[in-house]
Amino acid sequence: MKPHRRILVTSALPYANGPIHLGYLLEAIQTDIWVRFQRLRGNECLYVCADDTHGTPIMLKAQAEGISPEQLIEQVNVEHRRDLADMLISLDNFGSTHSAENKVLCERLYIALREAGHIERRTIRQAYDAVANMFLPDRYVKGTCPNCATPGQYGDSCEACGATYTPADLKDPISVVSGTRPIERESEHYFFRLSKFDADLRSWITEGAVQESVARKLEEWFSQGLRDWDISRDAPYFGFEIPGAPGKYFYVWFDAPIGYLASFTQLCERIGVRFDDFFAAGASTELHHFIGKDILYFHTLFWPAVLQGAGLRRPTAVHAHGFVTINGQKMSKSRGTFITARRYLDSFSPEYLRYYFAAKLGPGIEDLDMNLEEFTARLNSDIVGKLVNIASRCAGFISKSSGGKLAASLADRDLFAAFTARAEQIGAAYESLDYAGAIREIMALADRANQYIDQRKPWMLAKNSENAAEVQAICTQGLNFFRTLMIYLSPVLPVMAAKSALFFGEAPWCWSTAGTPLLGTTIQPYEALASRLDMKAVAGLIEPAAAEIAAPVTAAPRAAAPGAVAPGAAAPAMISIEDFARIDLRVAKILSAELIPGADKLLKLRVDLGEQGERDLFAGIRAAYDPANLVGRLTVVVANLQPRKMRFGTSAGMVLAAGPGGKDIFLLSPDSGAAPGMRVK
RNA sequence: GGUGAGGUAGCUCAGCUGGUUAGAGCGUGGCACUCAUAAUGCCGAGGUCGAGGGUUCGAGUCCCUCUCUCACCA
Repeated sequence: MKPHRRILVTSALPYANGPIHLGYLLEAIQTDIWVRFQRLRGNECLYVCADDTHGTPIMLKAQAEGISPEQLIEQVNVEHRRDLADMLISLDNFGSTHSAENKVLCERLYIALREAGHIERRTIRQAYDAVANMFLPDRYVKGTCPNCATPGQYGDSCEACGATYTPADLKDPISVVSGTRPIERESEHYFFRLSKFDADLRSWITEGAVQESVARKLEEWFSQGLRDWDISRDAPYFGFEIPGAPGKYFYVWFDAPIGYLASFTQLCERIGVRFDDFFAAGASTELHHFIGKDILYFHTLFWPAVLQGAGLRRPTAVHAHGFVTINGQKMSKSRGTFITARRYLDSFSPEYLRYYFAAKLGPGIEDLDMNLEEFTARLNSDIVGKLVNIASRCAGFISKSSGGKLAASLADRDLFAAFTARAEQIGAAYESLDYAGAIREIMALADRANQYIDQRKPWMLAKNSENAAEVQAICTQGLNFFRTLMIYLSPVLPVMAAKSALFFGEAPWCWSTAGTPLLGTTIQPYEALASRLDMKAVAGLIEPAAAEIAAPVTAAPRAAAPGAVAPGAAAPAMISIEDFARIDLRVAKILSAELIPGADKLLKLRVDLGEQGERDLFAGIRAAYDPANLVGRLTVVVANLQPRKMRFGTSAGMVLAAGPGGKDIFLLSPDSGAAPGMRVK
């Protein structure tokens, strides 16, 4: 018997600027299966999470929606809680980083770090938006790459050539908040002296706190030398003000992981657990963080160093996983594959997704592809065809010929023992996050159960009432196989497992229940535990989103939030890359251009869009261009603009041009080599 | 560009410290069965293990080079 473990587990904090989606669910499900497994084994396992609510993106999104950041994060919090609960994520507490508890803890940890000499003040130069009156994070400055001259790059690195730099290096920089050119300004910032923790972190990592492949990845960062970490941001910033530093706020990534502690504090108060049991230096309890591989840096370097520096314990382990792709591609709003938890839950059982993810999830950090056809086939085959089928084909005989009573002894003890003998291996697979391995083992047993029933053919024996005892024995054996398998699967399929326990007339199971067969008791009438998935319905997970794209883009309501930074009047609202992808820009060849009688600003153009064929559109460029000079040239048009009826006909698109109007208007042209129909992106 | 991960049957993946004819599930072809949600069982077809080179008695498994995919870069 293993000693009783006391474990605190977290999932990464979802950012409070959008809904829970399948990518985050992979993490929540991975964590929850592990948590439920630990509880099933009889360990004390507490599971907390919270919304990550601070930072510039939240501040600007709230402004764009005309509400306060507090209102925004409250709305999102309600949705997040509901989505996770409906996904059967067994959180003990779901809090928010914008909580009183978190404020207290941030200050406490910060002061502890300061007292210990881990904080240093430095003056830095940073891009500043003089119109919006705010310092700009690197991602909020765009401009032309100083290395390869690709325009439209973010302030930290170039997506075209991969160069990294600072916003000051950009050519022609603009603030994406106001659209104006940022200036440089000095500001005093607070740095956490991460570089002092190099040796401690290295030993922590070699002690098995992370997966091996992750450790290799971290080696890169160590070999480059750890840089100190800027943990402060200037006002205006949605977050907590730093004690003793008016106008300075904790960077969102400083207060986010502390949100784990804050959420845990709330749980401690509610159920009477001692915070120090889990966080005092040298605590004998376990602390496990589950995260996506994108935030490794924060959780494997900053976070353990901050904890240690503040005199607290370090995590036992940080478990990283890969991302979800849909049908082989990144989730994308424009492809309709950005599937939210809600969209999934509107049509399907949470357990199906839990099973599918579990069946494909290993301990590594590879991405997991969700193929919708495979999802359907896998669920129908494994759950309905194999697993549930065992109960379904045995229960009827027990009810009819034995009055619902199970036989008093097992027909085949050895085969049952073969099932229970796998418990250790399956448990080890769960423990090491090799859920796919666990599922493989379990399904192999399900095959053996079906084989057993097939060989004994109870349906043949049942034709003669003399064989009643034998039929009962076979089906008792079969149902016990099913029971064992459901116990093994209960971390993945908690509701089906609970229903199955009721079907057997038993109290909720624990892991060791599987070791003893259930005999001589009366079972309940069998009711279907799962129903088949329809491929068409599953495909619908994607199509509704695609339909949304076709709808006209409505501008986000914008209102000047009182007391907050008002973006400059000329500032377009921020859009995401997905929003941009909705606009189908195409290279077009102008086939003909003609004057329109009665229209003094318009020209009628016929353009060639390659595979999209030819179409007519009107352009308000008559004052600037002679039709004869336009024929044959290439330009760029918006190809998916809603057709617009005009007095002279219907315009099926829009030509891109810049300038105030009249004679000062300038058509865009692609460089030579572009062909009609090419997508501009 | 740097780094990491990955490239094994149509699909999704197992293959531990190198060792007999490379495995599973799904899909597919055939047969059987009809208790079970067109569920189940049996038999079969399908792979020069990304490419090339090397080490070895022997390599999917180790080393080198190349190539493709994905991710991360504070």
